[in-house]
Amino acid sequence: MNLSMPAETDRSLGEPEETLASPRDRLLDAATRLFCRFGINSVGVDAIVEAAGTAKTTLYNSFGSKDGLVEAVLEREGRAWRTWFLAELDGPGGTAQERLGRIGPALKQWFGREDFFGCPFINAVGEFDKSDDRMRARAIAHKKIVLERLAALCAEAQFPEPVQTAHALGLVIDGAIVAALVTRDVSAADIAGRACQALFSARV
Amino acid sequence: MNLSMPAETDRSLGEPEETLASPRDRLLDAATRLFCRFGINSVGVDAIVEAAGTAKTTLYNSFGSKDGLVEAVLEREGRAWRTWFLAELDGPGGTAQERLGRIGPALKQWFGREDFFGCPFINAVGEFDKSDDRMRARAIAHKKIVLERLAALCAEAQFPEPVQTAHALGLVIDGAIVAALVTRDVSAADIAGRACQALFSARV
DNA sequence: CGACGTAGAGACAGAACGTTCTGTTTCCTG
DNA sequence: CAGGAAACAGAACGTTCTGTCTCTACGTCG
Repeated sequence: MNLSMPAETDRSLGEPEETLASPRDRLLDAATRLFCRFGINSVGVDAIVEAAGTAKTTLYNSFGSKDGLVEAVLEREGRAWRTWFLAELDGPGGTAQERLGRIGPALKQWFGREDFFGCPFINAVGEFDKSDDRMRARAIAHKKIVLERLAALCAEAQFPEPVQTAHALGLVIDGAIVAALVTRDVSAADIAGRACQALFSARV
Repeated sequence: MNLSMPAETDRSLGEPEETLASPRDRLLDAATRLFCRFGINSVGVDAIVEAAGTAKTTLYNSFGSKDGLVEAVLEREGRAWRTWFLAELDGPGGTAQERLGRIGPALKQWFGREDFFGCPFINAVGEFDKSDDRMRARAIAHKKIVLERLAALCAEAQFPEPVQTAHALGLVIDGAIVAALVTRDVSAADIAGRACQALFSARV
């Protein structure tokens, strides 16, 4: 929910997931919604199966454990967000710098959604053991894909240090996500957009 | 532990807190260490009292509840971090822009610590109900103090839009904290330092 | 029709949770 | 020495947690 931008049949508030989708998908949808809003550790499997309208047996048959469900949720949600975000940059076409200039507007659109609750990967890393590498590895894999696309665009825009600039853009994006999560102020995206422009003109 | 930079009598690894400090302080120290590393919801009161070497009665007499302890930990840790961070900027003196230029080095020093586990406020907001305002309010209060000092420095440096620039710096700082937490790569601080310079020269 | 696989409903076990409780020990002060 | 507050120790409360189990219902396909 949090990240899957495309339409997503805004049923939202009806408690039991529509039984049109498969039980597995209903579990994924319900778990995504609850995890993102309340935090992974604050949501029990009973709440998930109730929201999904499935039996507990189905959850454990489909995902093996709560941790398996968490992994599946992050996997699917990460892919959905990356697809959406990169399409927002590239979709309308234009030069590489024009595409990079759409970072701010894309974030603004995301932050304005009712079901925006920050980046699930950042939140997940924060609420688990920081010395455990698994959650961190998932977050790194997610961000790596985005950073690589940003670096390619920076190179195409002929910035002198495309990788460095891409990392700086990543900092601004993550900072904006955190600021928007904490303050619920959509204008964090505007600040981020201006910061991106500053990075472009400074050609860091 | 996480945030309190000044010396802090590096006992660290001895399990039961030295009995030199008061039971209340031992509880605060132990809770801070455990919360920052494992996440608030992943740490039970039994683990806290065991690490603090106190009785459970003492915890509830001193803080009323686990939530009261959480609040006290964030309060103390936030103040300690702000004191340290702002002293890192202002301590050595120099012009306003020179002070702002110490953001990157200060972050680098922090990120390099063994007990760096990200910003407790960001982590806390991420792992609790995002529709609950209490935790967000605590984080906002913390960041407000830092942002106001940054804005004052930006004004002193005669940047045309000091408040906007301060917010942009805040984004970069938070982004660097998240990146360092996820990747365990101290160089996020270098990227942040360069991004700050870009903001200065672009005079956003 | 009968067999099989999927899924719902919910009881159940064992552990951990936050919290309260009853004691006992320690130590300061009058 | 007596008295009392503070802290320790740990049992016990009810709830919630993850995960397993049994039983029933409903499809499809041979």
